[in-house]
Amino acid sequence: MPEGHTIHRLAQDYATAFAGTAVHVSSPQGKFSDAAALLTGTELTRTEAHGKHLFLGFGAAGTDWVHIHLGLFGKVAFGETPAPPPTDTVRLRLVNDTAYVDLRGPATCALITDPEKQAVHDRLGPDPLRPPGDGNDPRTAYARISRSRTTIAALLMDQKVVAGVGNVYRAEVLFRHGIDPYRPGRDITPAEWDTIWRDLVELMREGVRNNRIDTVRPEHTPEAMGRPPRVDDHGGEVYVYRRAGGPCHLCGDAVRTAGLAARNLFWCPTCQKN
DNA sequence: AATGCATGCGCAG
DNA sequence: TGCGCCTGCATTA
Repeated sequence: MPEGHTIHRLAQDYATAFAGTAVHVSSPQGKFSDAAALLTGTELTRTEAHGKHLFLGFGAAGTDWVHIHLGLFGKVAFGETPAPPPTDTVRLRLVNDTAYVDLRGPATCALITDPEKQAVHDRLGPDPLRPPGDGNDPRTAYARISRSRTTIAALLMDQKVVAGVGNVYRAEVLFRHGIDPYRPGRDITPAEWDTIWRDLVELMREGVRNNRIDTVRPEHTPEAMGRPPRVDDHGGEVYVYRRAGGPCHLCGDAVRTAGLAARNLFWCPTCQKN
């Protein structure tokens, strides 16, 4: 279930389980067999995430990278050895003495070089989860947003503008700041963008920590508001994402949904009028 | 058993 | 703007 927080968490988890160890690499499903044969027995040296892209660095030189993008359906499952027999959809399996990890259904799983990796970074915007400065500056995003007639909802999902935000964080961060998702980017003020960015940094860091998306402020939890506890479909606690027709947790009006660039947008028309 | 849907994205037109 | 692709799961029949 991949937005940027998932990928950064995976980078950590792959490193924790495998970094510094020689790894047996295989592709039971077959589509990555040639690369797996080249890599098997070498060391996983480092891992990195940028937006929704994950990079696994192999070999002492660290110049062979496995580039992974989960797409909509990709899943990763870790476990302890002995690894069970892989099912036939496992694209990539890593195994060392203590752990195994299976990758299924990725949109991308390819062996790439340093320059190819750099090209991926070059076409991605700043990532709230990457360290600030050094080419990761929210002002780069604002330069695009402030020039664009496209809606802020669409811009937030554009990985060239901001890397790592997906459909959940998009909906939730706009709700948290009362911003109408259809507002053109050029009408977003510098102060608003600053607030949105800093909120994304906080929310997504918490997402990495907890491995799920929670966006509801403490004062708005069901307990704080004297309401029965609730469980959102996707595992975290949110204001509007996938709650179409349900009551807004703040004003009680019906949460709305509409298609926007082939995705479902969710928002509260009353709380998000600005 | 068949269908629909999903936290994504690139491509054709 | 719509389509296809990767997979698994819940829902419908």
